[in-house]
Amino acid sequence: MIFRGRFKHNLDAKGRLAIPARYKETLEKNGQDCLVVTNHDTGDDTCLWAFPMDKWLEIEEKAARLPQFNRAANVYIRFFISGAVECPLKNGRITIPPDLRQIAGLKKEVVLVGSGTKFEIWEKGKWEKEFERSREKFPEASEALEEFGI
Amino acid sequence: MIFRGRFKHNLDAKGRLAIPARYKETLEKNGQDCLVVTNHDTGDDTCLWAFPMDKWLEIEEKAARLPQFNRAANVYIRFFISGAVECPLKNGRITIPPDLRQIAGLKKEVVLVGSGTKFEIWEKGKWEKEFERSREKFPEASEALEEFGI
DNA sequence: ATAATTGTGTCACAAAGTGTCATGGACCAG
DNA sequence: CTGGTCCATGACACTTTGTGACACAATTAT
Repeated sequence: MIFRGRFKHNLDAKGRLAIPARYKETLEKNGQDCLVVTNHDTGDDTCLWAFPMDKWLEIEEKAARLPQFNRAANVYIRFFISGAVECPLKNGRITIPPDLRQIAGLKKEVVLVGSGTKFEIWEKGKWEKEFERSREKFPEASEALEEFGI
Repeated sequence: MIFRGRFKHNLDAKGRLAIPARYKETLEKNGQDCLVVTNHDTGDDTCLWAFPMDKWLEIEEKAARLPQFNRAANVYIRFFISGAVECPLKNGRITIPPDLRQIAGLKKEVVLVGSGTKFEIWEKGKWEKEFERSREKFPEASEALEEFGI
């Protein structure tokens, strides 16, 4: 189950987000009708990550097995895992809760960025900057991935 | 499966691109009826890369095996992998989505450049400049390939 | 209880994407 | 040079999809 491509959409007045037809297709094929959305930080900026429910459950299971008093684990859980909200698809849209909207700075214009089994949700302006940063870092980064056979 | 030669085509009003007959032949021979298009940056300018679906899946599989929170991996994924869009061939054409058109600066006149298992899509003006740059760098670059047996 | 605020379901419109066809130009063979 | 074929491209009709609007339900405050 793969999400591909980038799409520019608008939040409506109530903070609802239309899911691109191509993503919906991917979800339907896999019998998923619920996304899990949480916050993510790239080091430069904050966006949201959206997973189909089944993928998210795998992440949660792994998190549950982390050592109880490991500091890194607790940071990870507090920031990433605890942000997760179920967002059921209704009429092809999901509602992004206010606190996630605020954390990611979402206003109206939003970019959805497919990346494998999940997709990212960016405020348009932030995405443009992040894209530029990625473009610049790309040559170096892709070389650094040699060890993974890329 | 090899794409050869350069072709100058026009996008139509809806952003559709006719695939050269020779490329179509190559695709048909290999039972491919879907291209995957994404953005690429040469360091000097941006163009698009188009892969037959089967080749793209190989790239995607490798990307899927990258660690979820590795920064270089995320740069690679955000810039290169996330741009990828399935473009099924319909009546010998593909539709290039708006955001890719914008990133590569495609207006109407476009050049398709065969390069092995993929081909590049350039805005005509950008291609002409890139071609000049390549011409200039060619003597030196080709010498540097000695280690690869060229 | 009533009002105010927030969230949800439904509909309809505009814009974007897609299928089909016709034309005209390029190319090739005789 | 001529006739025929193939192919890129423009045009048009039709479908899909994102988005705004509105009405209703749920929740909270007054």
